Amino acid sequence: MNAPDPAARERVLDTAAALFYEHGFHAVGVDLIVAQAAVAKTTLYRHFPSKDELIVAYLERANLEFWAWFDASVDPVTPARDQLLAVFDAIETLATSAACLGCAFQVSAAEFPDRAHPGHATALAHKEAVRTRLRELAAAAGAAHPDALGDTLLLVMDGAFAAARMYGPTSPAAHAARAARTLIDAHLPARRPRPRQKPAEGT
Amino acid sequence: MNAPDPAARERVLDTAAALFYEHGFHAVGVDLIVAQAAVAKTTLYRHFPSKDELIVAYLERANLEFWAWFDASVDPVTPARDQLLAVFDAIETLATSAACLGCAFQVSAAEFPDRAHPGHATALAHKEAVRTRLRELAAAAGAAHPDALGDTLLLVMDGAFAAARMYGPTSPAAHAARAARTLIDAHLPARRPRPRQKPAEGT
DNA sequence: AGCAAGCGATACAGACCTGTCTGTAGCAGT
DNA sequence: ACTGCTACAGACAGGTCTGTATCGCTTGCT
Repeated sequence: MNAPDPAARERVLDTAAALFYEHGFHAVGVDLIVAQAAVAKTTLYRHFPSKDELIVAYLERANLEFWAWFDASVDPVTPARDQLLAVFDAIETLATSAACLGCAFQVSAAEFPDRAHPGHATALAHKEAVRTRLRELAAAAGAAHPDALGDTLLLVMDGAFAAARMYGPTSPAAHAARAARTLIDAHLPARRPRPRQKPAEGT
Repeated sequence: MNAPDPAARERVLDTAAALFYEHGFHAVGVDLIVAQAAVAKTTLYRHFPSKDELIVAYLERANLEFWAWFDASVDPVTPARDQLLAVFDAIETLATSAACLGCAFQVSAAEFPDRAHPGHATALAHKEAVRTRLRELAAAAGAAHPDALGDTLLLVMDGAFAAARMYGPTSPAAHAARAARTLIDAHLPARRPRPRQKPAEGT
């Protein structure tokens, strides 16, 4: 065996991901990770030079999984408005499921308030990407103020995930989809009568 | 001096509050607190039997301060709808201020995912009280589905605070007030014509 | 005056933390 | 067979964590 074993790396990352998500970053030590992954500590430190880099690797994989989930929840051939509605249906379903313990990136920002910390920076980059995607969908849907609508929807999304971690499966997140629909409708030109009508503005 | 010195207790609590809020709970040790409060460790442990109880004391004081801020942001003689709007104006102002590092109770839930942990339980009790208050205001405003409106507004509020910790002063939280207004208007009977009209429902 | 108690300072116990080091075993290529 | 790399196992270093114990010193009450 002359090359690094990808299975060992995956086992470490899988174990770390589950423990970090369930208990947080500070509460989980590398000793626990190596014990639960049935891996030597040297192996962990060969693949991940430090705990911080393991945290970043976990967040980056969570980011990829998020986008896979996001893309799977929308049908890209449907109108953008329907895609937005589908995303928030999926968010509500996820945030009210027993497996959901909130947003890993919110937890990272909570535990690493310093924005220079790699854990916070990685989380912020993810959130910024989500924000951009929502704004793009809002623009494609014809929102009068797409940036405002995108940001507003991001608030609802983060509120739903915060509620999930705070409350568990039965939480105010059960209203996320309808809240998003209300906000989307308010930002879009009236579908029936006038072809162009600004809702007012949205700072 | 035969009685406990309330000044020492306050100094500990003030210092702990600032450090917990800025750096999180796990990241701040009692040694740092006693050093910064210029207090002996024995004094800290006389007033607070454990770090967990100090955390709870901090959260309970933050809860009181939250309600003082909340009550100061609304004029109780104005209509309930105006009170809701005023609250979310205040939330937006707070969440986009440089001093705001997010919601201490969200941080507590993030760092103590176990809902049996006193830190999480205290945070959840606070959030539940806010939820109830918002629902009451929604009912007083005449919302067709006050619980739905109250929960929806809680999502916006928590989203704004999550954004504040993630982004800092310039964040999507800048849209919290208008988002709240849109949601409130959608849940309230039309102000002009019919005196009673259900918007549709709200799960 | 004397006593009880809070206070500061400091040392300490025992556990845990991250990260390193040592040593052994196994596989691949030469 | 020899070399080079990886993995496992476990001890270890140096620091930090919570919480306790032991000192005097000060202060208010009786």
